[in-house]
Amino acid sequence: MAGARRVKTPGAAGKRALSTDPARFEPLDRGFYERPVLTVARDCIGKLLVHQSGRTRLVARIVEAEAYRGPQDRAAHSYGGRRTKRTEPMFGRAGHAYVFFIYGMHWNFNLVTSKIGEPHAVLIRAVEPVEGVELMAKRRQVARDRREISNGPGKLCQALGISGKHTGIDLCKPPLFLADGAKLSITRRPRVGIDYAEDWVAKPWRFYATKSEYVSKPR
DNA sequence: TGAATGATTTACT
DNA sequence: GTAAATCATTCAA
Repeated sequence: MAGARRVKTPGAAGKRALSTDPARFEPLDRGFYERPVLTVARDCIGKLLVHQSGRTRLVARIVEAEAYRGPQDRAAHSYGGRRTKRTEPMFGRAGHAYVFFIYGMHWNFNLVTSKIGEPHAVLIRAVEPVEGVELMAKRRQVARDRREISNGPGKLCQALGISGKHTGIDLCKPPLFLADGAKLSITRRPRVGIDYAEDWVAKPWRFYATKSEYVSKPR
């Protein structure tokens, strides 16, 4: 697994180290997020999303992401500079999470990018399970070898246990962060599910791993 | 206070 | 292919 650094586990912590694998993943630093949103969206593909809760660790490879560039972007929640309690994290510092609830039943997970005051974010739309598949399958109520476990923005949140309590948290440290991963072949296409956004619909701001079986299917 | 709606998923025809 | 599920957030009044 390229980039997932293996470091020596500190003595005392070694005993209660994460059960499945002693390898540790280092959070990407804030500089990764403090770049233009399209660049971050593209560079997310192949990175690892790590969620530690208690002594359980879930790891998944990001294979699909979309850029949302408010306030100009009609498809973005921050369109027109709309700054509310919900969208507040997007106006803050890069490297934090923006998690929102949609359609009465699903959570969606975003990375805040760019500069403070620029409400730009990257929606993570699909991941491939890397570690902790059993728990993900249990949460999703599907077999562990089915791509339906995480091939959609709402599905991956359910699988990884991401919800509203994570909105606004810092992604540059545990329990939730990105780590380096493999470099994958990337395809660029228009975004999904934003038909109302007029001429912004056609912008090719969706990036995905060309070969991945876990990329979501447009409606 | 109330009504409209959505960066989705699922089940059903 | 179409539609239902289901509710926080938002905006109008």
